[in-house]
Amino acid sequence: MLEKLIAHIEPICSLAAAEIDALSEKVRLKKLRRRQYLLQEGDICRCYNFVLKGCLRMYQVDVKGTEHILQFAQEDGWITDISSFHRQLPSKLFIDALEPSEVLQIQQADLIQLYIQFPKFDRYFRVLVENAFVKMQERVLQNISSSAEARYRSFLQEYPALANRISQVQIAAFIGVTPEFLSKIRQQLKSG
Amino acid sequence: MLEKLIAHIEPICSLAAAEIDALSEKVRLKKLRRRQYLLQEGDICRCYNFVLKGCLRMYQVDVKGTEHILQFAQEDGWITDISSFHRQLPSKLFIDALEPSEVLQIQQADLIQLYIQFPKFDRYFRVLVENAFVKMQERVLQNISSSAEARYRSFLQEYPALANRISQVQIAAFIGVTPEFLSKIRQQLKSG
DNA sequence: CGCGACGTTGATTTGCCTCAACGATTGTGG
DNA sequence: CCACAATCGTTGAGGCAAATCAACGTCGCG
Repeated sequence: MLEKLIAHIEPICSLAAAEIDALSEKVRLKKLRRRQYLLQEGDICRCYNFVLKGCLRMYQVDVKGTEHILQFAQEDGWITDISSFHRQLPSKLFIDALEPSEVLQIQQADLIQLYIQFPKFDRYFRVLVENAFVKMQERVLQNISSSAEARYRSFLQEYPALANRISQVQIAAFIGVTPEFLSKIRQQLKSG
Repeated sequence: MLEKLIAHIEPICSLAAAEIDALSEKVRLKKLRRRQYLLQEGDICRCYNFVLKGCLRMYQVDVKGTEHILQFAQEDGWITDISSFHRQLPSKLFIDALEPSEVLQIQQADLIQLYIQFPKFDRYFRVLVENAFVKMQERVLQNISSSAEARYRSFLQEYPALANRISQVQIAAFIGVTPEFLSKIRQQLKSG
């Protein structure tokens, strides 16, 4: 199970045996059933989570009870509330599983130790966050410049596999429209 | 002029003399007049830029010619198209100065060398990007869940100094509304 | 089997955009 | 230093995109 993680790190920066050993000691498997929480609002986010199997989402719930999805994570993806994790403060977000899932967890204190012992992990997570940051920037641009239809289409293009895997309610909560309106968009796209 | 940069790095991870020396060798001052470009669409972004003085913005121009602002940078802020910088591919963004400004630049090749020689710079930029990432996440949430008025108010709260420094056109292009509508929002807030 | 999520459709409302016009401010070249 | 242009901020009329609310058939799950 560790192999998947190693295989994911390797192309970004290759690891020495000692680094792999250290990592394998810190990592722990967690299985989740559908709808199980990994984090709830008010909790302190204590782990980085690497998805081995399944699909998860991170979202906020507004005063009206509507969910707004910040991120999905599938196989080989990371999911964590970085803000809560680093400052060890209560989170405003939820993370839960959309399918039965398995994740590898690293505790906060363990990750800091890894950073100190092996700077290569600084490197790895720097690159990781940089890539995630770029995607988040693109999403901001989309949101402030494009129509709902354009956002939906670029979601399909960017995450075709994901789109077949999750419900339209989830997609709507990600691109920032109501499910009803997303339905109307889809209908338009068919006829157009 | 290097002192400002050092002073900014120090609280995140303190530098040894050798690291400061290495950094000071790589860094170069650039002065910009108002409206001068640091990056134009199609250019490859070759530098990380640290703002010593002034105010800059990074933005995209859509097919209609409308500008959509991804980021402002003031004193002690970094501004760069990370995507173009890291892959050394043409950028889709512009960076220019809203005021006469001064920035410290680090070339791509130099930064990579710094990373290799001194892993502490991996650490520093990891933390930097993590913080920027969290802010970008918050902005995505705002965009998919809040009204224009709410976004404007939280802009004022988050960047009060900036709000007095730049025109409303710029603020509108940042929060994702037309300048006309922003004007109407302001009017509402006064009377309300 | 029955309940709750899902996806769809329609009627109505509303938030925001578009376009156009105007005075006030800024800045720029002669 | 002045005159003119350009940008800025505002206001109003009208239009469109997307939200809201309600109703309905379908499906998977307990």
